Amino acid sequence: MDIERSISALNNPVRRQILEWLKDRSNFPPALPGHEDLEGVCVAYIQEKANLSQSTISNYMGLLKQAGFVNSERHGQWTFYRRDEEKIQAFLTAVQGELLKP
Amino acid sequence: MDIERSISALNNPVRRQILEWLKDRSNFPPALPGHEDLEGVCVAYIQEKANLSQSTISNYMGLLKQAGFVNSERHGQWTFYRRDEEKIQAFLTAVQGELLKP
DNA sequence: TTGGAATATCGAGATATTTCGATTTATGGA
DNA sequence: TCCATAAATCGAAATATCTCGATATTCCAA
Repeated sequence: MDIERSISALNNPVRRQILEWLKDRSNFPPALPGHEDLEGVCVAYIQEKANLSQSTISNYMGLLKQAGFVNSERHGQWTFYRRDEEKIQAFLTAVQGELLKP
Repeated sequence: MDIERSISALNNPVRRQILEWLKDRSNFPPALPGHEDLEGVCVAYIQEKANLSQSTISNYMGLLKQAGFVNSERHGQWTFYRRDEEKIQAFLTAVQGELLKP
């Protein structure tokens, strides 16, 4: 739980927006054929919704992943990203612990 | 509650450290004579502890104040800063609301 | 009213972040 | 095998943040 890295990752409105979108798979187009069972979302879908370049979104997802907020799973040529609810919760607990008076 | 501004203010280890120090008045030298009743801490004390320049700390305290994490009270030539526990709590609630799945 | 002390503001150089397009690295299918 | 597609990485320009010293402001005390 690197709080420094996590706060940096959150310090950007688009990255926070992506985390919100990922709360609900239906914020994105339907799953690709043969990948209906996957909860994750591919980079191209996120890119389309965020309206930023492919390389920027790939970079953003890397930062969110390093921060622990998302996991990735590669299936063939696609990388599917999904939220890591446990790590998100752990981050919130850590920030509370740091910010709140004992 | 400007979450953008608050996260930016937290996106710096020294500013987070200052918020921690301010949890307990005894992290700093005793109150100046005639100001024993004040909970806050003057800029000079914070500067000494953080070991950064006066202007940097003044700037930092301004950012923390804009973010709502601290209040300031001017008494004569001194500005006393102290944590705003309610706003800190409000920020934590807001971040939770934004990060956590409903 | 003048001098000094505490803080705030200004301007600037160094460093970090944002974001892009171009390139590289997988992978799957014809 | 070769091509096309998805994603990652690279290099760079634009912008933002960090941090300082110098200066301005405010206030108290002599």
